[in-house]
Amino acid sequence: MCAALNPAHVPTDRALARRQQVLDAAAECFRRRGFHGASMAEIAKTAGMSAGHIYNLFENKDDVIAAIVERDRDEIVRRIQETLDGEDVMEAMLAAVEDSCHQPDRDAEAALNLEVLAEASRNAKLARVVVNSETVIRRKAMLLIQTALGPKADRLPADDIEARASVLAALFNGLMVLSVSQPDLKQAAVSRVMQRMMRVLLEP
Amino acid sequence: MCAALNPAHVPTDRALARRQQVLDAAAECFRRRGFHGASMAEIAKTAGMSAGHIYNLFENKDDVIAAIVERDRDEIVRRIQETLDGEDVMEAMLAAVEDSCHQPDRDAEAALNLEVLAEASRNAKLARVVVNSETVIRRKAMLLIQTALGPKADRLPADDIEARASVLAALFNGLMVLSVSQPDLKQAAVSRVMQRMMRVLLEP
Amino acid sequence: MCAALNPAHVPTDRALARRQQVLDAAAECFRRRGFHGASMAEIAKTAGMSAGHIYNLFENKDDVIAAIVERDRDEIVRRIQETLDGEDVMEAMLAAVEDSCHQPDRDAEAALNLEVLAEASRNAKLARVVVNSETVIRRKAMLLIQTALGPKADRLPADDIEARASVLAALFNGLMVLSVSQPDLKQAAVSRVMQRMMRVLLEP
Amino acid sequence: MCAALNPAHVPTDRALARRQQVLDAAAECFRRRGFHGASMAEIAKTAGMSAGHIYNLFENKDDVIAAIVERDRDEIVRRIQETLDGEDVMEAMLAAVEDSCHQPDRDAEAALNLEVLAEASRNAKLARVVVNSETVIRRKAMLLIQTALGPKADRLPADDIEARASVLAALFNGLMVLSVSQPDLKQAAVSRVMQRMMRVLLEP
DNA sequence: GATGAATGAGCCTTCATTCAT
DNA sequence: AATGAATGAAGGCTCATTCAT
Repeated sequence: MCAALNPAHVPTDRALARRQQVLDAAAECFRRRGFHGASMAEIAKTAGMSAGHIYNLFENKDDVIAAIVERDRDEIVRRIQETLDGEDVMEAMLAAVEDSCHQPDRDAEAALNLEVLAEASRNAKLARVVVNSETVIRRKAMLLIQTALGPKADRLPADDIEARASVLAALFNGLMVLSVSQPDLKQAAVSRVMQRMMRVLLEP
Repeated sequence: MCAALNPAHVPTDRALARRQQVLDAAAECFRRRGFHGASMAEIAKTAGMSAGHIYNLFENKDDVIAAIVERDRDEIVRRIQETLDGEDVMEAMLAAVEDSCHQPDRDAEAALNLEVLAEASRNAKLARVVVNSETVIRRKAMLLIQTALGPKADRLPADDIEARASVLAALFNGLMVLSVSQPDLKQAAVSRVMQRMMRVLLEP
Repeated sequence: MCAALNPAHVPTDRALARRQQVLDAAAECFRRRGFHGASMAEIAKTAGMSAGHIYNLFENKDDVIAAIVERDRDEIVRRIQETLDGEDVMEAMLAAVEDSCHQPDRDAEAALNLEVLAEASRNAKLARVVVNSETVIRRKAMLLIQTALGPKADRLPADDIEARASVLAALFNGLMVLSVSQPDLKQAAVSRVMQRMMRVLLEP
Repeated sequence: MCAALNPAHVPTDRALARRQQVLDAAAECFRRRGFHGASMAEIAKTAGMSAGHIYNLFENKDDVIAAIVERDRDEIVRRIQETLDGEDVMEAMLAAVEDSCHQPDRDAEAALNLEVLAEASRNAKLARVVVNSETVIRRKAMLLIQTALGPKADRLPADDIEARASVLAALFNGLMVLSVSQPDLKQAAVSRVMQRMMRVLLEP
């Protein structure tokens, strides 16, 4: 409220709330129209503010999508932690696979993620954010894999655990791609095969 | 040679060659700058012709990327056929996985594929082309899987074979995503885990 | 003044003034170069603003010419009303005919009107605007004709009054065409014949 | 056939026939899409020849529309001559008015004529062609008016006859404009009023 | 904090016209 | 005579971004 109490660049609570509004709006617009297809004007309208004001909250359009990536990362990390906190990790992962195959709004998620990845493959700044996010997620996933493996995990080299985490990510990302390339997926059968993969990945 | 045998819309050899020029140029530009980032002017310049002339060869920009997708599909189908024609399918697939993990220009490939998928997730016409292409590829991949499974394949339901093909595609696509999200991939270790997945997929 | 009283799409005074600037500029450019010949860039430059900004004030180029048509309509209706408010309608109409034959900038007017009509004959949206405008004008002209006819007007069928209004419009429009097809018009003689027509039209 | 027998610039019969093909095609295209809306490619296709070849028959696009104007002029002159050759000029003119009000493809004719006039109002070369055509037509129409007036015509000044011809043209052109600005014209009533005008014009 | 007017660069696409064959 | 490949200029329109208020 008072500038003197609020050193430069430290956003106020109000600003943080406004940022969330923008991120919600932007995520929706990017999903619907893609990163390039969604205009700042459209995002602003969806967020209920003027286009100009977004530039008080974010550096530019890239900065907005970067913030979305980071928010998504936090959500994923939170979900992995939940799994870790649960009783049966393997059970939870199989359920996650099942979910991923069936959830009906996979397409919208996929659209946004693909947009981010495509953009990241030629936007260095966004690439950095994506890589960092994935690193954080992978580290968390490694914990999960070790938990699933149980005591035997200790006998495996660290590289092997990390590789399993990478392939775990690849499987989920591959599933995401399928939602575009094969919209009429035989969900039940694919879910079964995917669960098979998951078991192999989480067992020594 | 004879006009009567060459109805209006059958492209001449020259036109076909020019189309290839455009596709080569466009693939390169899309890789470098993305679908929206690459301008028709840039593509034309790369292809060594005027921007206007591209519109004598293709309906519009979408048509260009669609043709790229179809050309890539043919190349993939050709490679699968080669594998089928070879001696040991399993061996070939493990080598393909190994290759996929190491090949240094994975990034460029990935950039283009992600661009296509992202665009397809909100461009109905391109989506149709992508889905059709993937269907053709999947059908071919099912043959490959059946060959790998050998006589036991007959005991498995068709849906299971198709699901394996879907997951096969997911694995390769997931690997492609990794080239963006994890550029410092531990290639050797990942290759090992991926090969493990492949074996499970191709054995009953 | 109060935002609550000024919903999103109600243009501000400033916006209205800017729109007038654009209409003035566009009318001039259309006259000089025709609807297709005049570029938005040229209009923008003439109006003293950027081309992009015109699209904050108008939907597109069609919308600009439609607005011109509506503004012209209002001006014509106003002039008819003035005539109705005057003492001697017949006298005023004869003077209007005289004016139409002599006024030296008839050509510029004609160029714009012909442009509008030509465009309207194959642009459905503009056609609707033109037809509506002409309907409003004709209704007003019918009042004028009834006034000129005096009490005897009541004995005439409504269709006859409307037909006279239509022919009245046809005469003025025909005169406009002459300014293109016969620039060396014998103005005095034509004026005399036209006034004859007018008298026939306005007398029972 | 043999160039030696065919001095420069004198078109062969074949060339004349090809020109007619182009004019037919162009008239149709201009009617449908307007002068600017119709592309040379479209005209060529409609005429059943290549776009390039049109440039062997006509100087450019303007030249094509100019030729259409001249062909139309000849047709109109021919029709006036027919009327002159008939028994009762007045009767014929009243019938012509009736026709003009009812003929259902008035719109297509109007579209083309308006296009020509609009273009002529800012294309000097086409303007010259239009003005010349109208002059020829008017001269012919003056004959017609004198015939209708009978012996009393001799007492009228030449300017008066010409002015009547001008207004005659204005009436028909005005009717043409109505087909755009008032498509739901009350044809019967308008026809009656128009015939009244015609009678006044053709009687002393 | 918040607005929205304003810009200017750039993009896809079209088209009249030319020219080698 | 005839084709159609090829060009290059231009045009309508969009949009991220800035800035005065």
